[in-house]
Amino acid sequence: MDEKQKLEQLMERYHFRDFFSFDITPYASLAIFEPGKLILREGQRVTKLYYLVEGRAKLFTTLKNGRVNLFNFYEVPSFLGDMELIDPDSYTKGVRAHTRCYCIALDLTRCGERVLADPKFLRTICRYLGRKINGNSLNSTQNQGYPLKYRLASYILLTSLNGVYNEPHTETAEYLRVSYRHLLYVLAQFCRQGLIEHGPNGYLVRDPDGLRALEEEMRG
Amino acid sequence: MDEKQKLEQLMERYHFRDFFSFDITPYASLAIFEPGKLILREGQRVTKLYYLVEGRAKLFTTLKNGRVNLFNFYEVPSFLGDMELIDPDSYTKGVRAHTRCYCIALDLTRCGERVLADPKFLRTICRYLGRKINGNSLNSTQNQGYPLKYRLASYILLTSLNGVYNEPHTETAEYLRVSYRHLLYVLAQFCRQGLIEHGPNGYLVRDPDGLRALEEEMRG
DNA sequence: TGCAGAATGTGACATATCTCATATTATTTT
DNA sequence: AAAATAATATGAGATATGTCACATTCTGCA
Repeated sequence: MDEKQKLEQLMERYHFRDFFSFDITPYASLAIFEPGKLILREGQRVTKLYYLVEGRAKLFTTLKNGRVNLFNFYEVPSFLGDMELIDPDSYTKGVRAHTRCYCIALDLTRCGERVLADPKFLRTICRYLGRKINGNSLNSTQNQGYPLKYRLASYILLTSLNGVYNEPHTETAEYLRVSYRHLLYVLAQFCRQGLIEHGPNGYLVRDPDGLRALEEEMRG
Repeated sequence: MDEKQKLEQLMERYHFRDFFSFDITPYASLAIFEPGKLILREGQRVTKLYYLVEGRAKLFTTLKNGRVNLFNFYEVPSFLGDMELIDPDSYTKGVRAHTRCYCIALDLTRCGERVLADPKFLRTICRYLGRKINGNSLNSTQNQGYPLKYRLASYILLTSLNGVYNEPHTETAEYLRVSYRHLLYVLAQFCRQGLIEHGPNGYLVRDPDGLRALEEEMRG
């Protein structure tokens, strides 16, 4: 299947054309990002609006000391660059592909003004942001307050690729709001329980069902 | 000063007319809510959009068992009922005045369709929601991870009226995501330290500067 | 090559927070 | 008024998490 067909398929699947009161087709293209590639560059003006339709991406900023501050994960479907579009003064956070990402891309240099004047599109964004607020508050509500054990199980499942968890501990510790020390304690505990195994290229996920059971205990 | 003048003054202060591409004046009125009064009724269709310009309000839902689930505080300026306007299917959360609240009210039965078709207004709401998302994530980022001591100090300052803190402990404990037991521990500790004093009608704020010092330690 | 700074690991101990048990008042319901 | 229910309180002991001190890689860079 060539790119044109793939784009068509994805626009269909997510009813992307229904977001606009005019034909968006001429402005839309397919963008593919391999794992680890930058989708949005930090602090830089955004010229494309992306709609993430396959894959998972990370939202982050970089601190002065070079440390990465992980904010959140984008799941499908999500707009990337929406904040910058509607609020050009805001600081652009970085977005990096975690798995391979497929995005429907809008060239804002050509249709930026038009979409910003389109009530149908603006209502779509409003609804999207509104639901994100509810989702966020639900999410942080649920995550917060549970012991690390449960949140880490969920995080390992979220971030592991091909059965291997290999995120930098400093980043994970910050994201999950626990001390580096405690993170290692719980990782060691998971190893002892046979949930994961400490290999040379990260931690091997030995018992995904066990991890899922922990995750369930938290969410349900 | 009569209501009309007050409304005029508040519209000026917050540049309320600039949110719209048409003259909103004929649809706007002033709404005043005394402390404890309901501003938005839970689960009920919203017929007015409020813009909170003075006072502080609580966003909540009520669980089946009657317990109140406090979600957040609205500070000025904030839209109330914006979610329901842009996403009519969403469940309406309750909003209750904490202090006396002044709101600019829009009668949606008369101008609902018109504002939803106004790109200028929709961009305003988008920007507002976008900033709220950033603010929320910043807020929950900051609050989370700090020991209760600091968060409670901040919460007491936020909710105390006339130097008296008198929120129900169950509600506070849930909102701050700690056990009831631990909340009482820390309150007792505050009493011992002379920060607050346990009177018959709630806790008297004895040393607001001491509480502020704790709050500062967390935020900055 | 070698050094400086990260990232990784581990131990000992302190603190924050939770769970459970149990009493005592308020408040609501019958 | 009695009974049921929720809110307030307090203690004891368990668990989760943090702080500090330190050793060991790894990695970019002079």
